[in-house]
Amino acid sequence: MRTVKQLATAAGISVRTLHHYDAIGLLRPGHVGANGYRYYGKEELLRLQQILFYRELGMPLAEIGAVLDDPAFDLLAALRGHRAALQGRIAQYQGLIQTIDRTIASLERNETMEDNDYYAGIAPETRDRWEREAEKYWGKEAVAAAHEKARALTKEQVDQIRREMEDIRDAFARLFRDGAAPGSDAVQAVTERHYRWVSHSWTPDAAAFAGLGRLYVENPEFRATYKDDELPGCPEFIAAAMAIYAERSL
Amino acid sequence: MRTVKQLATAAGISVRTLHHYDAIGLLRPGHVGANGYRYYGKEELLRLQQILFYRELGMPLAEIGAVLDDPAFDLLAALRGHRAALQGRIAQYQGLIQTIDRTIASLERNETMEDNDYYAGIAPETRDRWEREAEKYWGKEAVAAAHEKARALTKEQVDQIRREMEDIRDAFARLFRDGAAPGSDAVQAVTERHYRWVSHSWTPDAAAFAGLGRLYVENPEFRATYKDDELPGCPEFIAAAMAIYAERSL
DNA sequence: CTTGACCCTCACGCTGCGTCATCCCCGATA
DNA sequence: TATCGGGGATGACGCAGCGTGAGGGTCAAG
Repeated sequence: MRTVKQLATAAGISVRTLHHYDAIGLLRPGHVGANGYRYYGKEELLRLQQILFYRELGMPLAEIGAVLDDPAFDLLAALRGHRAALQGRIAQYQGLIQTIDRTIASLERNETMEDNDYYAGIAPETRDRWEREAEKYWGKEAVAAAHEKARALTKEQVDQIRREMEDIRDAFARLFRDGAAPGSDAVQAVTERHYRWVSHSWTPDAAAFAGLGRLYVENPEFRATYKDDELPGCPEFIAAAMAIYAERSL
Repeated sequence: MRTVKQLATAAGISVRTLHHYDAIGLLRPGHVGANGYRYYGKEELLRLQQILFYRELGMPLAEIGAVLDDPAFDLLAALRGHRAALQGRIAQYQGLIQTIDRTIASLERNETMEDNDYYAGIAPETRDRWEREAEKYWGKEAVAAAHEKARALTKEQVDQIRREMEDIRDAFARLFRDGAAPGSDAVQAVTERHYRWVSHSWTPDAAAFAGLGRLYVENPEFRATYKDDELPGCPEFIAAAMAIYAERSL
């Protein structure tokens, strides 16, 4: 039977940690004296070893409790999940290190941060986030298919499509500035052009097209693309037009 | 001039985050209406972009504030520090992934965790921690030098040294069990053997030898080595003997 | 004048303990 | 036996960065 301090120093943790584990029910003392002293025996020592093992792996304490107390707990799945999470973290950190290196390099070239294009600096991460967003809205296969289709185009075709997009965007902006209603014929006509433009890479159904509108509102990159700077509210306007188009025509 | 929600969606963050940044003084609105509404202009937008840039890099908000407001702040050093920290994290996570893989493998071989040698599983990390501890006590060069010296020995010599260590440890244990005083001649004689044993790889001065004693008390691995299990308090006993020896004889 | 969408200010919650503050308990020494 | 030092115990706040209501004004549109 060990007291808190004995167990703590033997395990390389603090007394406070043992108190905490007792408080959250993760490791209760085997015996409590009449004076309130906690005493830990062999069994608790073993349990503590297991706790510290999983803690080393970065597992949250609540989950550790489940591992140890719930025989139905799927430990294998949990470990695999942690593995994946750690790998994700590693990838993320590697990206950040690259960004830091670029920033350091530009600083060493005596560029002021004001001259710097922050956006260019974080482009890769931003793009990734974009894609994750898009996947969240429509699922992975759809996004992957769109990429496939896009890869098959020539440079001229790509430029063509980009110009068309800018045209549509400007048309939306003009109509919005002039106070047109999202449901008006003029706006709906542009919306149809937009729908056909989107269809270059992907043919959305009504729900997906309305979802695309939501994305324009909620996603900052899209907001910028759709002139939220000069015309605050423009993305919402476009999204409304798209929702109406989806309901009426798709 | 944008309201909180406008700026928040444009930047891809939450309104709450803007409130928070205002509360901690990281990003104050350019203007506050009579009704208490926050309004952000172009300048604040730019500042927010910088804030988010550094936040992406995992920099704490307080540090970001320093970067932006204190012209004397050494940004380059901070970035290099972050880089190093991230790399450390990556290395740590890679180690954890290996441990997880070993654990998963042993689980798939249908071994129960009870059969498992936890210690073997985390040996590499533990050893690293050990070394870091040791370095904390005596500095890097000293530890490195000890390793050099150790590498130059033959296998027989190593075995010899190990046996000597076990002898000393057992002698200490017997004396402790029999209630000898740390300052007694018998105990001090063993302590001198111990001092000479340590000198195989390294010659500590008085402070360092006493520090080694502290390490025996504070470090769980050393505690285990010095029989804390069978004879609770034995490490403290040895440490006391070492402190006395250091004071009297070194 | 009424919605509905925003705005505000508290204020607790989450993670895993570190760090006092305050008080009780026990063995050893004077 | 009084005392003293080294534990032991229980709160309770703090930290980082917001998420998430609760409860209550504000504003533009219909």
